Amino acid sequence: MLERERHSLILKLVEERSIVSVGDLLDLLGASEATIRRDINTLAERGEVKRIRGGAEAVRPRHQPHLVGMPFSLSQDISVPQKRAIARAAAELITAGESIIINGGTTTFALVEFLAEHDLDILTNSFPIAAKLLATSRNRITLPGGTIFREQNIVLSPFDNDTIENFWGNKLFTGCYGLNRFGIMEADPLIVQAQTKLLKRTEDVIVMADSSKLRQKSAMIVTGLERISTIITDDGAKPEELEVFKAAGIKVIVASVTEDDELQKLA
Amino acid sequence: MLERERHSLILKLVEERSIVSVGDLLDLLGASEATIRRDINTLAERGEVKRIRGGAEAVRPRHQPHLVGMPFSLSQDISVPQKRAIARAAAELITAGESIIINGGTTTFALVEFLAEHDLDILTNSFPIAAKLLATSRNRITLPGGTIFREQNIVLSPFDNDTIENFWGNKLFTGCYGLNRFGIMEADPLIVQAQTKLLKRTEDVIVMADSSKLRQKSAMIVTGLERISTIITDDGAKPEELEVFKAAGIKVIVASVTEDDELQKLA
DNA sequence: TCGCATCTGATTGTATATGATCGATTCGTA
DNA sequence: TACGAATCGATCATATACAATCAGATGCGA
Repeated sequence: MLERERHSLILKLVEERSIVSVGDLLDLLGASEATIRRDINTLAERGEVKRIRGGAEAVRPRHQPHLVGMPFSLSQDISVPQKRAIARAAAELITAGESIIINGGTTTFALVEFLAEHDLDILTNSFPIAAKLLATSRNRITLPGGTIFREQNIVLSPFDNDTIENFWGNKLFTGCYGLNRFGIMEADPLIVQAQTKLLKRTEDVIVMADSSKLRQKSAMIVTGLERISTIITDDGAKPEELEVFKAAGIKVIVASVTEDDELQKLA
Repeated sequence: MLERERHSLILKLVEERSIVSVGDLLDLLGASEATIRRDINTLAERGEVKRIRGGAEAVRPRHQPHLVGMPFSLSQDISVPQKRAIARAAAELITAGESIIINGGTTTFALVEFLAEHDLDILTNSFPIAAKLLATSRNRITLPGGTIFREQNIVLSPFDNDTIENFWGNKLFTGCYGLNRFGIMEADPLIVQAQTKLLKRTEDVIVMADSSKLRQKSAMIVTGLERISTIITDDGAKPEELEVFKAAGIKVIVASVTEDDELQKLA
């Protein structure tokens, strides 16, 4: 990872969580402690973050720490190979001619790549997903009506008389902010709203969650485990972490990251 | 691989990912490190990318996620200078903070260029218009729900309980297939349907029709002249062709094609 | 086909970034 | 206040990126 990439990643993270520890960054950036310290110090000198013991802090502290999910443009770069592996496994669950729903998010965005050859009816609230599907596939695409929220990149209507009331999907594919014994958790109220709407339009809920999501918590539960039929994660997940889902009768699929996925970063 | 090819590939990659490392490009271009450095430096001198240690960065700020290119090749390059002149005149009718509706079409697509600095509430059924607005402006964008029709590039729902029932526009900007004493004519039933829906959501209908449209006829009348408040055309229109509209109490604006508009073709 | 100009890839020396180590400092806690 | 643990900054060896240079390859026009 380039110095510049680390810097912008740190900046976004700091902006998002208002505070990040060196330890967090260690996992996330895959760089050494020394480098991360240097990065933080550089950014602090430029006045872009505030240096604090153990990490970095936003210059303008946020009132509600940890309540907002990462903006699309940032989380796009995180766990790319895992997301791709999960997306490939998810695509295998789809059969030709089906009608599916794709909730917006970077994990589900990775799914689009594997839908190029399909012949599907797809409903998605994600503008980028719709755009990519439009450009790279021949699937029929339906959008819900509403305003485009730039940060989250989703289309959402504040009203009830939604066009999607007339859509029914065999399967809903969704990512999440966190996934644990309480169910699907999200950090952004807007995303909760969007996801809740989609949940009503299907029975079969498939959650695509890379293993880091299993350790992530937040304040908002979108839905409990009873609503989930399948979970797809990557091989970074510990078996004991998955027990609770299996006990709840959920089908758990562990996708292996292939070499191709690793390389995909470059392509 | 030719230098040109490498350059455009690098630009494309930088555009897509915001940052590319020399190492990435090494694998991808199959050229030597020295060549890649030279390429990056050349592009940096031209200001097309930013040189950073270890690679290249997009000039455009990172926040705007990149949208996949949209197919919209149809009649896009017909009468470009006229359309641009008309679009500029149309943009002058818009005041800040307004809420407007833009019907899909190549003439109205030209309008987007002139909305970059505005602060508007915009409803459009056109996917490309929404995409371009999203990428180039800070306006609030609303989409109607429905399926994306690829050929016409519009979003249209076959149902009545439409999200746009909750939208009201001060002005509707629309193109047309033909425009004459009968009113607005269209050739595609789908477009008629889309346009009809939008007509209900405003009082002030502004038709953008280059002069060739005044001689064009078709089988389907979308609405009569009484519904139209303003017509914008170009100076290719003969005065006598415009009489019938003026007689119907419609404001007619004739936009002059400037040199800049002519040149825009090439850009 | 030849010769010139340009492009390309390898090499070199230098500058910079990185990661590991270690002693110093700070923090939490008793 | 005293202790251990965590964090920090400094230092150094190594790894990586860089510009400059040159020889060979390639393209192009005469």
